[in-house]
Amino acid sequence: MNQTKTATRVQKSKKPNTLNRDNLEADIIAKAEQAFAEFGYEGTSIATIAESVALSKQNLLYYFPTKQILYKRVLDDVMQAWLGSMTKLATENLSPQDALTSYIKAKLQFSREHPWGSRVYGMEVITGAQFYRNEIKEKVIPVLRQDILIFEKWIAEGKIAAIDPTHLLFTIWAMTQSYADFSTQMCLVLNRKKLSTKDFDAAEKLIVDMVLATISIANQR
Amino acid sequence: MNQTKTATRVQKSKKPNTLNRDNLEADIIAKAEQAFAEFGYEGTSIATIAESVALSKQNLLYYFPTKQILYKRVLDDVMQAWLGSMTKLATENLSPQDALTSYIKAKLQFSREHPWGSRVYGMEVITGAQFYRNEIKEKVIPVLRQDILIFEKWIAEGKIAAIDPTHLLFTIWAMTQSYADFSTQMCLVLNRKKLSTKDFDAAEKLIVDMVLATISIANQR
DNA sequence: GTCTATAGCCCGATAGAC
DNA sequence: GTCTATCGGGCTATAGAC
Repeated sequence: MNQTKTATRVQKSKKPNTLNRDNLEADIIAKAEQAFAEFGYEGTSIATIAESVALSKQNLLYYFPTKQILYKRVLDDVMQAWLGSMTKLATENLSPQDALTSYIKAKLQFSREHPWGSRVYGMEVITGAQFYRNEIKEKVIPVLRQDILIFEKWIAEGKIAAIDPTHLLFTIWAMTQSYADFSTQMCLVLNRKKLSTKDFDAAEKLIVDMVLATISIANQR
Repeated sequence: MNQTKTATRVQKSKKPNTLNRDNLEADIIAKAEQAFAEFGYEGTSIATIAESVALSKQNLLYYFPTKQILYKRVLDDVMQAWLGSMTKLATENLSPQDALTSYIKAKLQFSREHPWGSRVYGMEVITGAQFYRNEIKEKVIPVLRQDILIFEKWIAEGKIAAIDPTHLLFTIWAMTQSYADFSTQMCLVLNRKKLSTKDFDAAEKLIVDMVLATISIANQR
């Protein structure tokens, strides 16, 4: 008890430790992520971000020396979280059906749990990836190409229909991504403020159905 | 001959006429559309747009009194072009298969022919439709709701499988829209500068295949 | 690490002559 | 309709005291 109190006092006098700084940086990044998603890069001022974490803008610039560096960190974190959440299509000995089902689940769950980050990434791509192009080239594209190779392997093995593997991946990406990027429009159609668990469940069921129906050999034209 | 020359001289001295002004405004809107798509609303300065149509920024403000008014006109034109290009799902006595095929074709063609406009609209939605929300509510949402009703009618008549009509529309929108919004990423995967006719043909074939396989009653889970 | 102060720039928009 | 000139404000970033 006393020890705890002392420890607290010591921590207090010793100024913020590493953990506190990490937490603060994580907080800044989270708030920046939301701001960039809502107003775009140029539409967001570092003063606004600083205010949302109760810092002065000069103080924010102590932690992130420039706005671009902060923006890059936001995108880095989004990409890392995305790469971490996506299971490889081919890691285990799953059937194409099971592998694709869990792939779609994971990607859709990411849209649900990281809507701001998904949108920041989406806006970066829409505007031509002028800032983050190299990182996308080096870290995202190879993963997508790998996934396409899996599709081709499955086709060669006769496990799925001979659909266009590249565009199949594009459509899966598009459908799952849109549940973050276009949720505003979806909410207007559905007349609700936020997409619910039920909406995501319905989306998952349909997207899985669509993809499985597409790769089903019986359905080939 | 002489008459033509005279007419030309007269036009020159009489200063720009209505037609010229219309053409100039259309030019401004086209350049603004591209700029907003590439840099976002806040990332685009009216000086940049003015320069691209060889006007001073003060002169541009003579034609469009504020930046917001110009932005709205860009979105108005995009929406009008989109509404004009989309055939109603139920206008003629088409089968669900034929109606959906031409629907997908039209939407995809719009992504191809109006990539900048599609992206401006996409960014507006991603950022929460903070500016254009009312117009989307009044002009886009009713159309989407109508389309969903058609799906429901087809289901009730047993013409298509009992899939979730709302989310089917969302996925069609997502897939077709992404060929404008995410073309940068697609080009990086495909290792080319621009999506080609072949790419759009492959996309169209796959998306049509996916949707037709999905609504096929034989495939129902 | 946090503060005050400010440099230096770009922006949207306006005023008024021609 | 087009020009010059400019206002007023917001922005990123830096300098330097504490």
